[in-house]
Amino acid sequence: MQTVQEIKQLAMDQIRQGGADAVTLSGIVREMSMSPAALYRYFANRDALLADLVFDAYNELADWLTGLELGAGSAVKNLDAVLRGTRRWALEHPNAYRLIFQTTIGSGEEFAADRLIPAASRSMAVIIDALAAVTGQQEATLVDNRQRAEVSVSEALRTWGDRSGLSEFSTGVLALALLTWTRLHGIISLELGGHLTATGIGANTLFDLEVQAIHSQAASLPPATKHLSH
Amino acid sequence: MQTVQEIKQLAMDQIRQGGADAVTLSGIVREMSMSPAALYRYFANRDALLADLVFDAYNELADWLTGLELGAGSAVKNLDAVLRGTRRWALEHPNAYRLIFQTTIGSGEEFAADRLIPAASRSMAVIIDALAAVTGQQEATLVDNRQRAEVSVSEALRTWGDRSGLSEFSTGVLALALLTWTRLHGIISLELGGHLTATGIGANTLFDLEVQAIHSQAASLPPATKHLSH
DNA sequence: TCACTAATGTTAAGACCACTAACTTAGCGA
DNA sequence: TCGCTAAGTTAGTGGTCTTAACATTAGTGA
Repeated sequence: MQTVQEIKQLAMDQIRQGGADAVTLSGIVREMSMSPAALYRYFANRDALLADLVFDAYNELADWLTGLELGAGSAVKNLDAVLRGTRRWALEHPNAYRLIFQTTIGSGEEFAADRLIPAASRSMAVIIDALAAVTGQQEATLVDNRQRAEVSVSEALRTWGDRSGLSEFSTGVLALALLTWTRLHGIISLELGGHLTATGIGANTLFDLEVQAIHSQAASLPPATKHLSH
Repeated sequence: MQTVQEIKQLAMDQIRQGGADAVTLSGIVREMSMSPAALYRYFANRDALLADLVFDAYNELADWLTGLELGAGSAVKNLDAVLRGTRRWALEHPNAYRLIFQTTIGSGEEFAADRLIPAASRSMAVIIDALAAVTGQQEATLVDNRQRAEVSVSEALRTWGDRSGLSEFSTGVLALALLTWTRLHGIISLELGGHLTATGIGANTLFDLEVQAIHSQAASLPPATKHLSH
């Protein structure tokens, strides 16, 4: 079990330096003074090792988000911290981020369902909590538009929410949480790929704009009835 | 030159089937009944070939967007067509999309500036046009919030706009265009990675929600003064 | 016509890489 | 002591990119 940890540790080092492509079993065993074949006692093949690393990385993100120091400031500040924290983690661990969100490594049917989805839900829960705490702090200018959409998607959201232990949140919060999640990753992934440099406007300021839009949309939601604790 | 085309053609076939990782020079020359070394007459190495393919793929997306049949319907319908068209292209060419937006292949300093940025600008221009045509169709509920942000970022946007031949657009339109771009890719990249399946709510409906939010934000912008042609 | 050149190949080889089969070795429980 | 299992080994197969040196061909200027 300790050997497994050492293998993963070395593989993660390779990822940090050169991304998933840079992971080579030869390099790992060279570092461990082991014969190449020995590695197959611990992982079925290279892909299995990478899948494990995807799982670990996903959980590290979730841990980081869960461990954010919240509660001290206002709900608005907390939401800000969560949004910016997600981006910060990605910028500090670009190759780990790419491993999770820009590869198809862990996409195997049952692997994803059993291991990846829980990790994803943990991250999402942090965002949902932060969003719900901000709702209803401003008159609901956007509600009209959104409610029209909710009619068609409310069932799906309700199903997802109930199945994920999120029954206490309105479909409006759930919908905005999903959009927040995709918007975050939109900026982050383009930023990491260098696709925003052409615009001259830095990713920083663009991110500020998006954060502001999310705040504004959250504030215009009807107030959350429960779970306003933090 | 025709040989170059054949090489790229075969490489693109490999990408379509298995992504960038599946591109192997051996496989290409095998298909062409050539010796492996001959390939280096046409490309410096494997990365140079891939960089060329990134460039081609990016331009194909731009061509596709530019070639969309617009103008027949209303401005709102046109914006819809552009947004949904982007996603459709990605879903129909998932591996080409990943090649562009989820690899760091063409990130070489001068290569990106000289070849990739023009292609990116072409795609972006389509979106900006469609957005500008929709502005001012509703009272400006969101302007207050955005204008506060514009103060801090307006210079950057102005610089970018002027340098890219987009002087006629307001910074509001430019900002929303950038956010639209990142939001599109946020949903698309998570969808392609299978990261939205956990939510139960389909990517389709989530995309609808985002499109609606973009429409709504565009409508609340001050009317565009020029370039209202289509 | 003839030598020179450029384009376009080739063969051969080096240095990696993932992975497999077969064998060894050490420890441990019955 | 016997047999089982965990954790290694060596040796080898077949795949990969890439380079160096050599071969062929077509065209071109003198």
